[in-house]
Amino acid sequence: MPVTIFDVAKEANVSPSTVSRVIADNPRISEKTKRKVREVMERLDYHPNFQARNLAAKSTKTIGVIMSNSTSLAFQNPFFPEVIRGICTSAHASQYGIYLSTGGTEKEIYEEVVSMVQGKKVDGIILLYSRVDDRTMAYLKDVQFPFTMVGRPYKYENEITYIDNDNRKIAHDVVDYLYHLGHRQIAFIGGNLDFVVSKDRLEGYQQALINVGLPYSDAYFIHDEDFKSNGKSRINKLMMLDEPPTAIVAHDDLVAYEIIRYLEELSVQVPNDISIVSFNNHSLSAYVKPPLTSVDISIFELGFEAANFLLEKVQDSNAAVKHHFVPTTLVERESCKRINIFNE
Amino acid sequence: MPVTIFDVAKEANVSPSTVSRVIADNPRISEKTKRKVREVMERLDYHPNFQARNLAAKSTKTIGVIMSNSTSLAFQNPFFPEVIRGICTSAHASQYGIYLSTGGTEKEIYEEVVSMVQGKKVDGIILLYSRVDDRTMAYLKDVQFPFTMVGRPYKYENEITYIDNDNRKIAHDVVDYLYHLGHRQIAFIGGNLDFVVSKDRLEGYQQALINVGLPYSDAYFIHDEDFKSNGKSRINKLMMLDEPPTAIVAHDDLVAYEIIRYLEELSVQVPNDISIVSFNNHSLSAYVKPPLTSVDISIFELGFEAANFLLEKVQDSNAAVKHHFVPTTLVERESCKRINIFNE
DNA sequence: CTGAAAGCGCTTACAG
DNA sequence: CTGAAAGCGCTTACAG
Repeated sequence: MPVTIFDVAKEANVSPSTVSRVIADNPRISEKTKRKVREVMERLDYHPNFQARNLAAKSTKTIGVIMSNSTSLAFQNPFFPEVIRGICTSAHASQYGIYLSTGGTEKEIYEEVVSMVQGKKVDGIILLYSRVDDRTMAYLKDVQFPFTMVGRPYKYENEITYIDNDNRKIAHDVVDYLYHLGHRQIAFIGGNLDFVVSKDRLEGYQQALINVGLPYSDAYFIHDEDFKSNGKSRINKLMMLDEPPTAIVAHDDLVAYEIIRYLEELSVQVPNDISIVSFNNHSLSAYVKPPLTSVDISIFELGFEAANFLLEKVQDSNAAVKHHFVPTTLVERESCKRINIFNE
Repeated sequence: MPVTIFDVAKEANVSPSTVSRVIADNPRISEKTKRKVREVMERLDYHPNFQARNLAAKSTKTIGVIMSNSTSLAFQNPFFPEVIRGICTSAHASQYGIYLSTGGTEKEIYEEVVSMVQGKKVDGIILLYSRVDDRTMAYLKDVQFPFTMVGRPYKYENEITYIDNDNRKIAHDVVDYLYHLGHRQIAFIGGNLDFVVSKDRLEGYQQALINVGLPYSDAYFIHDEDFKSNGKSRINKLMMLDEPPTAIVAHDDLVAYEIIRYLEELSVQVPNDISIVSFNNHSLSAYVKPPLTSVDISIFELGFEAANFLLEKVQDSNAAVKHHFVPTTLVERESCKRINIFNE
């Protein structure tokens, strides 16, 4: 019973083809006809059927957004809404919609992506993560389906369009920052190393140590899983070291606050006894005590540019491969302190 | 060039109709034929085209999720990923996908919903909010399109299927909780009153006051917009009252922490000088100082049940109207303190 | 500038 | 249990 292009055509005394062209605002249709047809469309409250249009035009005007739900929820919390907002802002401007997929396991994600691609559900895909040896990414690359990643790809970096922060650099910068505050014992609490973001930050940390001539020690590095299952005792152990750290770099603000809580139980005060700096700059981090020094990673931008890049590829299948690092800012608050050291 | 039902049919020596029935796992097809056809589908790597299937079958197997982005970002942060996770979990189980829409203005949301409905983009819609006098909701109700709300509707409560917390009750309970700790001066920092959730919580607060025989005073109520533009001076004013509150109920944990910061600047300590309790129980609230007493609203459940209800309606157009309040729990942490009062 | 016709890739009565 | 045919509601060469 819904009103179709035929109803409009009949009412307007034109052919369905003409109505279709009016919808597409085809320049070959006279303004007069357009006006007439539009008036009828309005009057009959006509809305084009997307399924039919997509089938005929072989495009869906929607982009698929894939999130890994293995990324810890903690990380998703602030990230997800912002990145989606960025994507939507760009997609909206080009009249694209968003098809969202949150697989459970990696396998489920893979299968859903395959069915999105093969089933022609979407015109392009944004991967909201970059993991090591990701078959979903490999698949997309193999079949040459338009896609974009938020996160530096682990492999084929030069063949894949992506957007990211320069995580190696920001980790490096953060260590430099602490170094210039006088810190020489700097620990690192990292993220899940299945994700490139975590690898990059660890690498930046290590490289910075080398650059300033500090030794890297495994005793100063706590692993994501380790921290999750055993956080409290790992922090205890860290602080019991002969040379305990005077500063900690944490992978995420949530992790930083968890650390701070454990430190408190040991009567170690931030920033007086130990400095801490982390990444991602959650909305709460400005308010709670101590206000956290954290790297703002411009999540909105990340999503916005990912969508822009994708749309370029969708509209021009041989658009050049692009990378872009969106700028970050170290937001200094009150979790770090300058310390005096004799050798400076 | 994609492989279609015809290619499969030819290869398997059956008709396209039969292939279609095998895809739908129609019981009238013999197991033998099914096996043969499935083997061919596998071999040719056949995947059904969704657009075509949807067009012919007049169903899309996707549900639309509408979020208001006027809800302050603060509120969305923890809410959004969890509620989506709940929706996806349910949708996935029934092989449904998610089409996400985040309009800018209310008008944009309305228009996108109309085009989703009329354009047959989705089989049903979940409104992730309930606002006062919402034309989007009114439209959905008018055209009798299957939809569900996360949030109690402002009007037509008995005609609309929704899921929510019992916000009046939890606000009431929270006031009771403070009352039993000895508090008699209880202030309320509310949310945006365009949303029913805020109205309900305010109402619960007021009702609880009445029930325990405490007066309601406008001086103890700070309005969302007021707080956003003027938070610090409003809190100052509140504390300068002849009878300043001994306890505050805050609309959200983020708001609570902002309040705590302003209080600190006034050298008012939580919980020693003033108690504070809030709603929504963010993931950070367990970690930061002071750990916040907050009502956990079971966000995952909210999303999960909303999707369940919707799917029922989609599959059975005259399914009964349903409401359900998902249970909440007051998570006691360290932001509230018992005080002694003479009249107890 | 406009129309008749074929086609997008499925589903589903209808018939046997 | 299976097939031939019509149809879902559009778009787009092709023709004029």
